[in-house]
Amino acid sequence: MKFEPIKTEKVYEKVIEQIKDMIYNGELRRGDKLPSERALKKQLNVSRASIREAFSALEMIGLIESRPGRGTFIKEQADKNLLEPLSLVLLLEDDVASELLEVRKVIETDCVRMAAKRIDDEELEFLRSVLKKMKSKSGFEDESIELDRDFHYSVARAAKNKVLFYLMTSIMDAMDFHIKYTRTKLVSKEETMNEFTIHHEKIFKAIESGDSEKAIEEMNNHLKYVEKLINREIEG
Amino acid sequence: MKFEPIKTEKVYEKVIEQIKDMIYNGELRRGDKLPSERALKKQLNVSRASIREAFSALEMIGLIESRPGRGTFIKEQADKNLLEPLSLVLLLEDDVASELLEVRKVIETDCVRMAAKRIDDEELEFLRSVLKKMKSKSGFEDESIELDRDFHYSVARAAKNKVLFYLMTSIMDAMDFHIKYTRTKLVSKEETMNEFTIHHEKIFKAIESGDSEKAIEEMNNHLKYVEKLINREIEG
DNA sequence: TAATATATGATGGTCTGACCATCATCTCTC
DNA sequence: GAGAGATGATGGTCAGACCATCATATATTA
Repeated sequence: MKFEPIKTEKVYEKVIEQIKDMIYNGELRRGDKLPSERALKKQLNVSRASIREAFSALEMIGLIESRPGRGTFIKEQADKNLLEPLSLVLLLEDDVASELLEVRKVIETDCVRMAAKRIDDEELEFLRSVLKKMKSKSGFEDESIELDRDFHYSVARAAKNKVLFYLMTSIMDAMDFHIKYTRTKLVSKEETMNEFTIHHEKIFKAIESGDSEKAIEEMNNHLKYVEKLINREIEG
Repeated sequence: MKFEPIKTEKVYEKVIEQIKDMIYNGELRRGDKLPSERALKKQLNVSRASIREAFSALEMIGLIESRPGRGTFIKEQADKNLLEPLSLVLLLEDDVASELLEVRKVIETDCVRMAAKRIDDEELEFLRSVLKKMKSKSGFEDESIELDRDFHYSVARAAKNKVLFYLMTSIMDAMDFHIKYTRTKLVSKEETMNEFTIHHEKIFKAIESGDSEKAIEEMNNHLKYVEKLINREIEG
């Protein structure tokens, strides 16, 4: 005998299901306005509370956005921290920092390989400008972190694969969350930043010349260096 | 002049923030019971509706689980479809199927490389049993899909990196969602399944002998084959 | 006494109705 | 015609109610 598990789907889950379907069918697109909560309440014959529970869940994952007085809309652009949920769940895992770094290594290796093949002039120019700023302004914590992030994100973007880009940014975010204190300490050292800048330049040169293998090598060097610093910081 | 954006954080977001902090501080762990909605309502001095909006969001991302009559708990095990949110947001993107496949290729390549180095006897035995079943039972749609999934998931698990495993399963889920009809068609052909089984065996042998390079090669062959099938199916 | 049946209370799930702040729009006034 | 003010729609929040489910305590029964 085989019993089917009885799933008592909650009302707000059914609401989500319907919205999901509408997106899947193309009835809802980026920037579209959803019916108002009160309108949906009538259409779906449920309470406004259930609608709002569905909306808050969808807002959390970055699919929709509610603007008071205006309405609720499908997000125009996916957030950077699209996978903040992932970071949260990772909080429950032990020993996740080292795993994150390992994943970042493999993902970013892929990014840089693809970027070397696919980057266009505009993105090259942007990377160049980031590098320039890095060289001139070493020292200020916040800005240094921003520039470092810019560099790596831009490389990921140049890989021309949105899914990979999402993953990459999410991993970075999750790492930041897990080692935030460590990271700040690291990047605030001028010596470290100088070393970073040298690495970044090497990576950039390899990408610029379309040399995937070289780019991978330089990226691996860089990330090994990062790993070493993090471990030294954590353990010592 | 630089203005700070005024963020009017909603109540339910503040609730989430507090729970997040408690997890970060280790006050909440796997399986722990959260205070009841009515208790939280008093403690945080907000309405039950706001608590429930927060909970539904956290439940959506797989962090908590509400059991009627019992209470609300931090999830014991992270769901497989941890990144269903990702799948949803990807629905808004165009041309995402090919990108997903590309990402799956790079992720799974990494998985198989690491698996070849880290797999233990138990997992080897499980993979063996999956292969055995595949050989004996080719034909039934649902079961074939299950076995295929089992194989790839097990390889990912053997890589001994939970984050990578989450990503891998999520990519697979997202792919399934985007090409579900195609997938069913593919796997239902006996010829395809036989080919798959041969590929899987080669991959398994490479992993078994700890040969990363060989494993990567065989996995790439397999995924190229999959890609070819999908494109043929999609394009006509 | 021990097993069973029942009642109680706590919990999540849902609904209703209300009030507020924000925003777009219409309308009135000058 | 331009600006000011009123109006209505919208999301944000709250309070209170009722239900089904479940664990526990209590009462009943063998």
